Amino acid sequence: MGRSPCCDKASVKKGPWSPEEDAKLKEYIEKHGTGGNWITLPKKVGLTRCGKSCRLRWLNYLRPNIKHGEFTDSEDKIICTLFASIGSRWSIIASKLQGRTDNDVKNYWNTKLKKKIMSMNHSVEMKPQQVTLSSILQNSTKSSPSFSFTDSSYHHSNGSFTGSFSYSSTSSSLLSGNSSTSAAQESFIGDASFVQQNNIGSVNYIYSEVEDSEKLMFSNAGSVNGLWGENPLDYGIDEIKQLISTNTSTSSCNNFLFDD
DNA sequence: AATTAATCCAACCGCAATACG
DNA sequence: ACGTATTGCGGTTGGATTAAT
Repeated sequence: MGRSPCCDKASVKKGPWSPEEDAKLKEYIEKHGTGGNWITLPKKVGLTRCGKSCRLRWLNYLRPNIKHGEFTDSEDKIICTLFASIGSRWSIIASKLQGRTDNDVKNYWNTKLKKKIMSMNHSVEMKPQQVTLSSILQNSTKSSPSFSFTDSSYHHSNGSFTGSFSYSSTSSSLLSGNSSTSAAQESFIGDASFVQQNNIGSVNYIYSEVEDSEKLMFSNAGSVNGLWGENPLDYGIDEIKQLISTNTSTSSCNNFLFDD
């Protein structure tokens, strides 16, 4: 038995939002809030949209403090760092970037950042075993950012892990060469909590569990056979994560991801 | 100037998790 | 405890725009 659809698709408007629809939705939510129910919201607002569509429009475009436009070098670094450690959890990654939405981050990664990293890495002409995110980032800047992990450990059974890492850089940058300073300290604590403090902002969040893909991340010390295909941009998510994390220590799970 | 290819990004879709009766 | 409704998320699609030929 399948699920009942969230709305009557035949009578629901689809496609791009008009300025009038935007204004209606924005005005209503600012006045009354969502009422805790997106499904019934369109009717109240007077829109023929699906509730999910309204929610997405609000979250990705209409809500206050949404930031559009170019990503900064600091944001690039945070995305790379988090992608390497938690994979494509765009909502978590976006939560670390003020004003960015998961959709934004996802699009940016898929269309630009991934390619930049891969092409950067390709131009480095290093042996696969020598490639780390650190080296990629270092290669992109004159004054190298430094990354380090300390006291990391990982426990399989209950999904918890502990550890911390810090990074800092002066000048920068991953892509543009614009000057900036960034520093951050992050720590993994107790029951898979991940707390960050940095000079961009402070965000706390909790991982509920760690999945298999991340287990590979923490323990990966395996072969990189097949990683370097004919097309430098033709990688899957796993390959990219592996690429970023390649050179993980083979002796223990400490110091994973970043070299000293 | 016209056509084609590549890129970007808003929006949709379906699934899993969560809330609720 | 169970079934249904709703929410949140990540993957994918498709139209608009830009670049190349």
